[in-house]
Amino acid sequence: MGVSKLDSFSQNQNELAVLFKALSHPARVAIIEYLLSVNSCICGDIVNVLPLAQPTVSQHLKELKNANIIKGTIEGTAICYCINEVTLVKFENYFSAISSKLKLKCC
Amino acid sequence: MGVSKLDSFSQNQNELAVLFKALSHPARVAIIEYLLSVNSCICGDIVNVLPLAQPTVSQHLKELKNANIIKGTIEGTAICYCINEVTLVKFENYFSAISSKLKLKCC
DNA sequence: TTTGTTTATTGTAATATTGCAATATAATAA
DNA sequence: TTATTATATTGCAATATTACAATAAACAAA
Repeated sequence: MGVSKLDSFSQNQNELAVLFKALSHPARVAIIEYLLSVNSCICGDIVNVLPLAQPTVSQHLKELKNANIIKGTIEGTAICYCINEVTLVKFENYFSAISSKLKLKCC
Repeated sequence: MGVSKLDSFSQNQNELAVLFKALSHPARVAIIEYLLSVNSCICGDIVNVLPLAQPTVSQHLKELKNANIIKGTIEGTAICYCINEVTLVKFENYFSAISSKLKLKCC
């Protein structure tokens, strides 16, 4: 009991859930917000921006990377982080498709 | 230790995280998909559509309602479920804003 | 009233997430 | 080589989530 029944759902449903889960913590929302606030990729200083210890930030970054929401490329000692536009387009398409469908409905 | 530091983040960041968390399980993605697939609100049969027991579905519906992603109105013995367009517009706006910002960036 | 139907709640077990100290790893600089 | 700097990993405690059996609640029909 209590075991996630992920197999019972379609691949698409699981993939969408994974994407949303990656954004389901305020620290990860804050990371996205920060990456957007600077007009380029950011090398290094993400730890200093968040009110969390370095290992915790590292863990949140890992989750965003695993979900392909951000990309990290090594730049010497630091790592340069960027938002992955490909994945963001997926989110945008998902919600604009929903919006289109909702306009056809009468509730 | 291990205690969520939600107070350390802005209200907006927390609200967004709550919205994403509500969609972070494939069962809840499936519920949205089903509500969209029928061309009106649905009264009752959501439990039969999902591969989960009735209390589990009830719990997932509650989470979607708490996040204002769906609305449920009582219709005699059954409950009539609908997607809350107001909240869906919030998602759409969030990602279209991100998309606009990304177009101005050079990575 | 009693019976059936639909949805919600409670209690509990299994598992996942969050946060961080301690430590490890990797690359550069001295 | 030995620091120094930046990021990752490990281990663990606290908490949250998931799933469902059992039960409750609310209502309609007989």
